[in-house]
Amino acid sequence: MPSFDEFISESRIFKDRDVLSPHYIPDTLHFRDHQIRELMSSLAPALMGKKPRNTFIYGKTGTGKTCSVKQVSRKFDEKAEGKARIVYINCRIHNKPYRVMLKVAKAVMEGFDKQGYGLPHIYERLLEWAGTGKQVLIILDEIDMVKNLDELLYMITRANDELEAGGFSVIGISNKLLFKEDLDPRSKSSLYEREMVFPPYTANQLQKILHQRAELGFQPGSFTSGAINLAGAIAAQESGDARYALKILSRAAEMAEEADKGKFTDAEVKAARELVELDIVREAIDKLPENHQVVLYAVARLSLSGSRYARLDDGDDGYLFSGEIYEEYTSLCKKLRKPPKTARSYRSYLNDLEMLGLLTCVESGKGIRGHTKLIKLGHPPRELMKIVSKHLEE
DNA sequence: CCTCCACCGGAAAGCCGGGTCA
DNA sequence: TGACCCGGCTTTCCGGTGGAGG
Repeated sequence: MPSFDEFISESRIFKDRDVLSPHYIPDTLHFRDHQIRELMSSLAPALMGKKPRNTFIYGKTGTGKTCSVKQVSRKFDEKAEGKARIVYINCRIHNKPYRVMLKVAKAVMEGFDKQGYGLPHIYERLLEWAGTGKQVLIILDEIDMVKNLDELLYMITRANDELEAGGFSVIGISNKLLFKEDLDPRSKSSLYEREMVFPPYTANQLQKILHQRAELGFQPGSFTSGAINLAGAIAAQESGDARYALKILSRAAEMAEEADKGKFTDAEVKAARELVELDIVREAIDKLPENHQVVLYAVARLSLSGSRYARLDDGDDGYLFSGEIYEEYTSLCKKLRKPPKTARSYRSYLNDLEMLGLLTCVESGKGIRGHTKLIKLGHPPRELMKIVSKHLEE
């Protein structure tokens, strides 16, 4: 008779998987002292009943923006004692003024959980609430995802003008430097009262961070110091992204575990890197709506079945013509018994796919009649087709 | 030099599914 | 139940754009 102990036995590698997850917030955040202090000084006025300045935080992915802000807001909550509230909002989910305000209202006022109220009603209720002298800090993570951000920021400034006491302030977080360009000048100046930058981590810093997590997350003796340093070096070379570094580490650990080894080394880390690259592509594709996937598949098919290619001046070649991809897309749709979307929609899909780095587009230049886009795949076509087709079969 | 090509992408309006309130 | 509200996704409309062709 087998014993359950066999299956619930402790992992030889993992001690605490949560520590390796990107959502984990360590007690001490290395190399962010300066930013954390600055942020705290920025928010401190709210604890004395005054309105803090709006703050904009910029930094690439995996530079500890969200982590630092969350840590600071924890500390803030401990001190606030009902005088002030801090609300964290992920704008990927709450990406419209209405949704943001609704989320704020729900977080701040007990019993406010009905949808279906109009924005003006929510606004009035929030004004009444804050008007009793309370400070509301709204953290907008991935603020560039908010549509009509101008409207939202304007609403907040207007609220502050109407209030005798209390107020609203915004802490915006983004990894896009260019996004402020298409902001209304008035919103720009209000959002950028204070600006903070989170630089990418260097190899040394990443290595120290990874060591810290490894001590907490892995069993003692289950990893070599060299493996950790290698993971840090790879990630630093790519982008200085701590999240990416952690992914490599987790993957390497999983590989060792599956191979029933007691520890992981440089070899596992090197192999894990490849897997993580594919993981990232797969995650991006999984979240894609159906039509985007079909377009991606069309591009992959054409880049295999050597149709017409364009060559650029700098010698870069293998670009496909937008018009031909659209034809391929429509015929694929017919095979799948789905009505194809218009060319205008197709153009938006292309742009979305480019944003995600799944393909590259360039404007056509000399040698090509008319004016069009030339498109190339960002990843090996066979891998992409495998991933997409799995999804398209329902 | 003018016109045509083969597209581009913004704005606005329409449709749909999911929700609330009285 | 009907009148609203919201967000997401489309389609329609339409004014560009830069090189090729004549």
